[in-house]
Amino acid sequence: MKRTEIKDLLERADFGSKVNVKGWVRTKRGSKNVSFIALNDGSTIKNVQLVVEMSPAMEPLLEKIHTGAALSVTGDLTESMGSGQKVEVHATDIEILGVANPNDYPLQPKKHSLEFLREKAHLRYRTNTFSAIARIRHAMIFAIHKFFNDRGFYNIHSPIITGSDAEGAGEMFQVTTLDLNNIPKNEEGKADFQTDFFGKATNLTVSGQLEAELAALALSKVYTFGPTFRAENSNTTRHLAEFWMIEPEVAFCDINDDMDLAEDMLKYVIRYALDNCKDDLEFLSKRLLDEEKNKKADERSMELIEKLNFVLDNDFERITYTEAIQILRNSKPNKKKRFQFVIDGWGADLQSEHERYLVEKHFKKPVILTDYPKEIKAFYMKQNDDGKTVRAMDVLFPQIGEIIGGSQREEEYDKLATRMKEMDIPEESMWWYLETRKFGTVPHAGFGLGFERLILFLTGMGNIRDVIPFPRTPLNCEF
RNA sequence: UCCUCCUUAGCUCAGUUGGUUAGAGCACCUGACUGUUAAUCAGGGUGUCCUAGGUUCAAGUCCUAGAGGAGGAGCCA
Repeated sequence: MKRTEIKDLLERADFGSKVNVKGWVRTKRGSKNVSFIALNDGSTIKNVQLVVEMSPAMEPLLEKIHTGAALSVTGDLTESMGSGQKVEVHATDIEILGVANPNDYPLQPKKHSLEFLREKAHLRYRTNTFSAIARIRHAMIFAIHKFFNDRGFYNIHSPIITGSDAEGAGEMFQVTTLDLNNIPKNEEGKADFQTDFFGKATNLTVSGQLEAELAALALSKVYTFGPTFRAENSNTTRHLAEFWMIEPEVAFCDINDDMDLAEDMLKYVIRYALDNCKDDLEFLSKRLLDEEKNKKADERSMELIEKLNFVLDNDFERITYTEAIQILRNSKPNKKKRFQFVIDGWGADLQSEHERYLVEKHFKKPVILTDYPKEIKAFYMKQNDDGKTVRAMDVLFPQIGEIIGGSQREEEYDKLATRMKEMDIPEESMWWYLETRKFGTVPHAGFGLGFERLILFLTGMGNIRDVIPFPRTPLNCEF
């Protein structure tokens, strides 16, 4: 008999029909005459209730059914007599596809800590929290592609292995087929990459931006959505060594268009989540309330769905770095020296505490900071006429901090080449990038969105390791 | 990489100023119950108190080192 997915089954009202459901047992409970099994198949966060009347045939089966077991159940779709659900399935035939020995199966019908589940990442999909996150994550992947496709963008597969070591976005993972126990050396006594697979030193990409720029300067509107690797020894709730990044790049576009695009995209995908992931968001909202119930009222975060609507209903605040410094310099925590790093002059990079003050205390909504000092930003950013600042734009979100980093790009050959020299970027390995400024250069802009940071915000989770299935962080590459 | 905190039963956690045989809930097993909603009720046994040293008459508790984990900072998305 053809399987009905639980998501569809719960919408049906053709009571009396024979149905088949397959899934994994969440809980089993019961009395002498009747047992109830909550079955989940991942199609929705909701379970279907199986009702099993005790009989000589059923009894030995029920003894083998515990939390975690996989079942195929055929029975009658029935209007539920209980109060927790509208429909249920009265089982007439149960096949145990896979048992789960309760002495060994680590998941119980109770609350587990996120840390415990992180160590059971192969099984944590079977929990409400992680299945909800997985479904929302999928919806966001789809929504991002839809957003760009609907606006005429082309998706670009930027390379994962790169021969350029000048992307300037952090420490890189080396890619090599050399025998690490017997590394061939050149005359200088260093590793001889000429004998390596590509004949040169190669790494995993830290950004698809430079390649996206090449594509944008022909296709006008492109975006990448791929894995990104940073070998930084970062141990925080918002950094991963392997994460996914969305990087749109648009020709004939300045920093203001870039900010509009970033704000439109974020609002579009948040709206998409509210429209398509209601059950999962409601569950995660309750989870968050429960997790924070012991916190003081002023330390609790805004209710999840309210927070998402709040972002939709408000324009992001757009201010320059210089204006931000003014605000921070005059702020209470700065005057009372409550910041760990007191703001006293122009030019210093903003610390997390400053960004959080601007977003969470001063403006109380997402903030886009622009026009940073050129010294603290990357070489490729468009230089302003003041000679001091560049057209960078960072989108800051509450709790998450920087969710997007972007800029208008320097399209003038001379200015770009000069800046590269100043910052010791080797021109010879970047000749292809510079050539785009030699031949038909145009103003263009783009940004990078950290996908997992978006999912953190949408799900209300606190640790980025819980919004990617198999997190890679320093000293952790299990699974 | 730096700072702070944590590690006790399969899971979540309690364990007093160092003092007898280390506890609870859940899970599991047995029994009760005519429909439950993380069912309920009664009973059952479960420990390398992270590891290695040390102090002490006595260490889960104090000290040192190490391992693992978490939070914050930096780097950034």
